[in-house]
This record gives sequence, structure tokens and C-alpha cells, in this order.
Amino acid sequence: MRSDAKKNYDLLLEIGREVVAEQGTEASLRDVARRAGVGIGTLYRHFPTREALLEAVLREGFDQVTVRAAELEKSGSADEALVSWLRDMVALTHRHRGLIASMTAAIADEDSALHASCVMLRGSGARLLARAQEKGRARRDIDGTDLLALVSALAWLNDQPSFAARVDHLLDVIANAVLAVPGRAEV
Amino acid sequence: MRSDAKKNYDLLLEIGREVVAEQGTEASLRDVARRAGVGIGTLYRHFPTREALLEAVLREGFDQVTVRAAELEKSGSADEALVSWLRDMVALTHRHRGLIASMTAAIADEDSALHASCVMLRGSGARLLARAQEKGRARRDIDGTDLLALVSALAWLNDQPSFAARVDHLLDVIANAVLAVPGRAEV
DNA sequence: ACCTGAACACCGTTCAAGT
DNA sequence: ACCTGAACACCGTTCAAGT
Repeated sequence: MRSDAKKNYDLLLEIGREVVAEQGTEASLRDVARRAGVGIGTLYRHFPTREALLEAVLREGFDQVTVRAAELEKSGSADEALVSWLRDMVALTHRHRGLIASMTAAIADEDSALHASCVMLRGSGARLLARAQEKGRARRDIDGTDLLALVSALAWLNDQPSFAARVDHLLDVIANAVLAVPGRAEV
Repeated sequence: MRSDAKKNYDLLLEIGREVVAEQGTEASLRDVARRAGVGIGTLYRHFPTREALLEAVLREGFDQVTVRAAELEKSGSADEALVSWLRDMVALTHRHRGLIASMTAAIADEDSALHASCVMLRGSGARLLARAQEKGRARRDIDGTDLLALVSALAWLNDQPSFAARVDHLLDVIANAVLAVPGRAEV
């Protein structure tokens, strides 16, 4: 990459971070280019799709959760680890309005620049769930996709001003549902 | 209302129904006017906001669920009634893509033409929940807003192609969580 | 009283022309 | 190799001018 191009790439990423933080994942791409003082075509050259820009903006956050999840897999308590992952996912998606909708769309679209990251995250959750199930700490009739659906639903609620305040409580309710197995006491 | 105006109103409502069914609640209003063969200003005259059009389109559906809920309040089993209401709400919102997002926004916006309907629906659910709680059939640490949040989350999952197939199952999981009270057997 | 559609201020996306 | 921005095809919304 030519050094002037590299400069534009870095600038667009920085401004992209800013604008997505303000306006969410449906932010105006024109606005990103405008604020970066760059032609709209330059933005499209470096980030051919909205998802490509989002992927670059969210790269670090995805990686952090993935690393955390790998640690959680080795932790002592399989059920606590699972609940921690739920909280991590809700916190991650809460950083940007609309992110959970973008991620949910990306799971169904193999061509999306966000697809691989979302599949990874689903895998992390699935492993934590499987471990909890093996240890008899989680109900066995749900799988990794169900778990992702539940955490996505909570993340979506977190995006809605009328429900955001309830999410902590509802996460407990849902965590209890996932962890409820016959013979286990109510938390 | 003049008879020519009445004609336009009815036509716009009919076409509105059609277009919202096809494109969801974020449908192009221009497209509605175009298909109705009417100036865009005429649409805005009869339906000053998108929500006003949606309210007219959804009026019947809202009323049906409200009537059903009133019947459910008198039914024998408080917990089964509550689960039936959850299913009714998910079915109602599933009829139009984006509807749950519109309704969730309307709950927070007193000026929305959808506000009153959404508050009514929340009230129906809250009464069914309260009854189940009084009979010791539902956990006591959630209220009507929590219940609406949970059913809205399920409705949102139903709007996502990657999760829609799981919603029946996840409704069971969540219903179990709501109905789970100490001393109650797993279903 | 009601209808019309141009006008305004935005989008996303592409691509010919420039450096 | 890269950048630019006009061009195209859309929006939502308002409002002066017409019937």
C-alpha cells in the first residue's frame, strides 16, 4: 500500500470509529468521508462495504471477547463462565448502536466481512455451553445457535431505550433458564 | 370527510396494507403513494406520520389480541393463559417485518400514533402476569414491562432469518423461566 | 377542502476523469 | 496506484399552486 493510501486508510478508520460510536452501525458513510476530508470514492476503495468498515472498527473488541472466552473455558465453574460470556457479549454489542443487528445479519450472510468474526463468537459460546452441559450445569435442549439467539435478544433489548434498564435483570432471568436443570437449586 | 377524500383514504389504507406486508414497517411511503396513483402530499394529508399509517393498518390485529387477552384473563389456567398471550404477541408481530421495532419505539414515544395500542397490549400482558403471580404460578421478580421486553425480544428473533426457526423453542425456554417458581416441576 | 408534485435535503453506490 | 466528485437512483417531508 502506498504511503498516501495508508494515511487515508488510517484516517478513515479513526473517523469511522468516531462516527459509528456516535450514530451506530447505520451511520452515514458519506458523513465518514466528509469528516475525513476525503472523496466518497476513497472510502469505498478502502472499505468496499459497510461491513468491511465495521469489521475494522470492531476487530479489537471481537478479539478481546474471543480471548476472554478462551480463558473462561479453562475456569473452574462451567456455569459461571457461561454467564460471564453472556455478560461479555452484551457489553461488547452495547458499545455500538445497531451492532447486534449487523452481526445477526452477518451470521446469515457468508459473504459479509463480519461473518467470520460472528461465527467465531458463536463458537466460543457453544464451547462454554457444551462444557456446562457435560457437567450437568446447563439444560441440554439448547445449542450454540440458541445461545447466540438468546444473547442477541438481550443485546437488542439493550439497544431499545424503553428496555435497556431491564437488561441486567433479564439477563439473570435468561441465565437462570439456561442453567436450570432438574435438581439444581434456584439462584 | 368529502367523498373523494374518503376514497383516497380507503385506497391508501388498502395499498398501505399491501406494501407493509411486502416491505415491512420501514416500507417506502413514496411507493405507497405511487402504487395508489396518488400524490405524495395526499398520503401525508391522510396519514401525517408513518406511525399513523401503521396504526390504521394494524388496528384490527391489535384489537384481536386485546380481546383474546381479555378472554384469557377469565380462563382456568393462569400460567397457560400467560403462555398463550406470549404466543399471540409473537404471532401478531410476525405478520409484519419491523413491527416489533416500531412498537418498541412507540412505547417510549407518547406522541406516536402507535403509543396507545402498545400501552394497551402491555397492560393485557401485565394483568395476565399479575394473575399468574397471585396464583403462585409465575416468578414475582418481573413486571409488565419485563414481560413485554421478553416477548419483544422473541418477536425480534422472529424477524431475523438466522434465528426465526428457533423462536418456538426459545419461547418455551423463556416461558419456563417466567413460570419457574420454587416447588414447580420442570415441563 | 382537498390534491398535486416540485423542491429541498439527504442517502448508497458507481465510475469516468484526473494526478 | 490512487483519489475525486459528478451522476444515478433512490429516500422523507414540506408547501405553494392549483381544482
